[in-house]
Amino acid sequence: MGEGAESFIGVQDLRPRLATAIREDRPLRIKLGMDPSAPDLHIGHTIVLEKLRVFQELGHTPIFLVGDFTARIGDPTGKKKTRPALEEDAIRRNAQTYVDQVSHVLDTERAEIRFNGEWMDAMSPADLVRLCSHYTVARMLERDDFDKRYKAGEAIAVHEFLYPLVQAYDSVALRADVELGGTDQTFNLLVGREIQRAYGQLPQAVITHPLLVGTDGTEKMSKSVGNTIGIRDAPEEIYGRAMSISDELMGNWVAQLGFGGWGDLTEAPSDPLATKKELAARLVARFHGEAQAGKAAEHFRSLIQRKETPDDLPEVEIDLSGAADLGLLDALRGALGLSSNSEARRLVTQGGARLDGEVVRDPNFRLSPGSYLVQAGKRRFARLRLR
RNA sequence: GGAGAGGUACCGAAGCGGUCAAACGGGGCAGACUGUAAAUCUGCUGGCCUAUGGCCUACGGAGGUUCGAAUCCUCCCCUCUCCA
Repeated sequence: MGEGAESFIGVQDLRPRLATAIREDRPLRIKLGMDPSAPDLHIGHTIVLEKLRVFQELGHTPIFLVGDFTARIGDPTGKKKTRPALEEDAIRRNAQTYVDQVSHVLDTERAEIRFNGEWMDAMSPADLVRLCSHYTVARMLERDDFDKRYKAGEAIAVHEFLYPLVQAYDSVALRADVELGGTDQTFNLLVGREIQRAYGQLPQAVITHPLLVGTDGTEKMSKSVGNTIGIRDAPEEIYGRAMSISDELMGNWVAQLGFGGWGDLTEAPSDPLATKKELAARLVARFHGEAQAGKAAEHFRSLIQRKETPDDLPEVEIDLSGAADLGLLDALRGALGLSSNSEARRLVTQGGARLDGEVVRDPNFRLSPGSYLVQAGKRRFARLRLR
């Protein structure tokens, strides 16, 4: 159960629980919470989701908790400043896509999907005050990011202290036996143990997993940094982005995403390219199936390695409406959706624009009616028809 | 309530009367190299144009001083810190 985990706290609490569970013929309740703060799940999220699935396969009850209420607070974890709270309808939209996406990893039919708004929206101010009374400011400041901000004289809004408490209370409301999360959540998960105790429950065991480093190889995978591979990304996209990671990062990904089950990949350091391809293919297969993995690999081989033109080009048709020809810049914009003529001009003058495979460096070049293969850089293609 | 600091391009951050479409870094785009690696190197990075130049928009908002303001003055809005 602790496989691939950074730490496993409270194992000792788990034993009596398992005993009780067996006696009462009751599965353990495994909680995994996520804030719907970004609309897309990425492969970094799937590490804990996979772990949740492991518990599911062992017959326990996975609980996927959507933090619709906590998202409105904004998780201060790791932040240097107060995080803006999200709009309610954005949260609702994100929540829905989460559930859809989670179903790719988890058998959602056999899982509990809950929203913490269920109990938090109903909580009275008096009850909230009671909840707050179970934890102290000094202990709050034990948390590293709070501590740093406090010592640096930076602002900490009062409501930010509520975040760990609400998350902790979720464990009470759900009667969680185990909570999963990233290592960045360690503090919050531990508060959960304290609060459960305060409400007369056995404290949950806590299993944390290291955070996945993003495609840039330095920062943790995060939508706002733009170093993610989304589980809903197209197969070619997943494959391509996986191929672009550094060799150093590759080993790390194999270990974390493969849960130790991809040991065969770590044994071939002599051929990093082949290893990386296999990693990329397995990732695609995980979210889109084997067939798609094969297609993505072939796509990569032909388009990127052999620099061939893809066959499934977007087709754009422009009606000249009587004019004799069309300027190259307008053609690039129309065919590839560049945002301005200046951008198109830059592309052309820097030798990044091609017509039918030939570099065109004259921004004043004009196209007469016909069909053209328009290319910008190495990867953006379109078939343009001028009438 | 009092005192202070600050709001500059996608982000961070310089500039503090003209030479500022605004240094520098990051990001992004393009090129070289390559295993589409990574790292590195080079160029570009507000918009429009009949273009080695011109015009428009832009330094929180609104006015004002000035031949000329991101830079000075007034008022307003917002953020942060300290004191009460």
